[in-house]
Amino acid sequence: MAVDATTDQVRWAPPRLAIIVLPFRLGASGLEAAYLREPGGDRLMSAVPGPGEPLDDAAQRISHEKFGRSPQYVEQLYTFDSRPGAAREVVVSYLALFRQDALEPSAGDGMRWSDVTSISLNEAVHRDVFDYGLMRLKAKFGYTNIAFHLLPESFTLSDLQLAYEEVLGHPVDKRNFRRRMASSTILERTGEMRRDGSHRPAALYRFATRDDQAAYLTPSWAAASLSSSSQDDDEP
Amino acid sequence: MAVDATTDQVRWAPPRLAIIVLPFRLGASGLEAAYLREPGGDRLMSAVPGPGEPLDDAAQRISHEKFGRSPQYVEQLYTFDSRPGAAREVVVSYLALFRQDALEPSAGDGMRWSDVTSISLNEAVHRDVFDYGLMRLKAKFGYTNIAFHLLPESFTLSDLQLAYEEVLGHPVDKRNFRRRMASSTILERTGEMRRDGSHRPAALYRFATRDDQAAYLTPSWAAASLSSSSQDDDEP
DNA sequence: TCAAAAGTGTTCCTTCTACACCCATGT
DNA sequence: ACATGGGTGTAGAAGGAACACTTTTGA
Repeated sequence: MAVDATTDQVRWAPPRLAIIVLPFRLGASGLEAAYLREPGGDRLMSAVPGPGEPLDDAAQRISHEKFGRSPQYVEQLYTFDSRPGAAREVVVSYLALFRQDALEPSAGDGMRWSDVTSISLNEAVHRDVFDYGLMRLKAKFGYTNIAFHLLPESFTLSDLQLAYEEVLGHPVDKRNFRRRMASSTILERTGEMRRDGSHRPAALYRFATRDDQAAYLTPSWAAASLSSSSQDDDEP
Repeated sequence: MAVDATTDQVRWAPPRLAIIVLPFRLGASGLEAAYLREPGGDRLMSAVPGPGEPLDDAAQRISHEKFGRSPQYVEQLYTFDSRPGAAREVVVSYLALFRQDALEPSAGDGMRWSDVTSISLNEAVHRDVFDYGLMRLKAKFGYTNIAFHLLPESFTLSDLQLAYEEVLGHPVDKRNFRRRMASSTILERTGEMRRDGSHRPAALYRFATRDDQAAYLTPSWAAASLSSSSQDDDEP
């Protein structure tokens, strides 16, 4: 509930305002989130927005500060507040997606990337943000092109399929997946090939549109993943 | 201005915090929203949460105060903040659904219900909330059982179909609609009939579950409605 | 007997799913 | 020549869309 346990206690009767950012990437161990390993327990990254700084900008900024690189995609998740009784604290949470080629955090910050299945956060609000963000990410994989923001500029269809499998948490049929991608208009071939092993080279693709809203994909094949965690809304 | 919550000692000018609630009902003219007619222009209802009062409770409370009745359903929409430059104001917005049998607002409050197509709000944030809320409501009609919260305890299939048509903004095939409802498990017959004209009486139904999360319906037949207004996120 | 809404099936088409083999390459 | 991942088609099932007439009642 207290987002910033380390700083001042009830200083303001007026609300304290903080943002929490939940960063994801596709790393070696699949879908990974970044968190802060601290003496008191694991936490997500949080910040107090500057005066006059829009919340969305603050989410962008703190991501940049921690990782030296802006996320590919930032989206507001939900606004939590403190449990009744405590001094009010309002926490606006954000999802941030990074590409695989995102830099490692500087060690001094204590940020760690870990597989989403092996993160256990200490404070309730942080857990809520994590659970909800993960659910929402999975849901959006089912019906938007949000996957793009986790992949580098160009990639193979196998890369893309793997991204889906890692996020959705279940395997996807190769031929059906490729047909679906082909019949959507969101991919185009770069013309390049990638040779990276003792096997046939793979065609490289890029996304044909920068538009996040556009290009919805079909839902049902992702359904198995929606039965995960907490919260209300949207998502699907 | 780069400030990190974990090390932050700076005292910012405290943010102002408000909630805005966007109430919907199905009235005589179809889908209606309630707003406040004021000298300066039309506004949505808003409030400052009491100290220690959770945001969700505040949304519930203000609805009750204005309408003398709690909404059937309340959902957080999005959190906006003031445009850069101005003193910070954080606005957490909510959607509230009322049944047809919701009371009229007391006249003194200046609240009016109007068809959603004929409301034009004055302030930018209010317009944002309205546009986003309406889009989200439409989207959710496509894939959840949220419609239930706009209807009375028991209703006919024609009532329900009409609700869908009014919210989605397009007609729906009667036989397909009824088949879909029948094959879902969310409705059950009350056993009662309603006779209300010189025609065959209609069977009454109620919703079989109180669970909002459950019972997703099929998506594609609602698709035409998604091309409406503004904002990011979710919802389709 | 007429008007008005309730109720009911079928056909077509599109989309999803399941499934197995050949291809190009590096070692 | 073999191991490795890249790439391809088809048949059956399920679900969505379009469409028109009969039933029950009150006036």
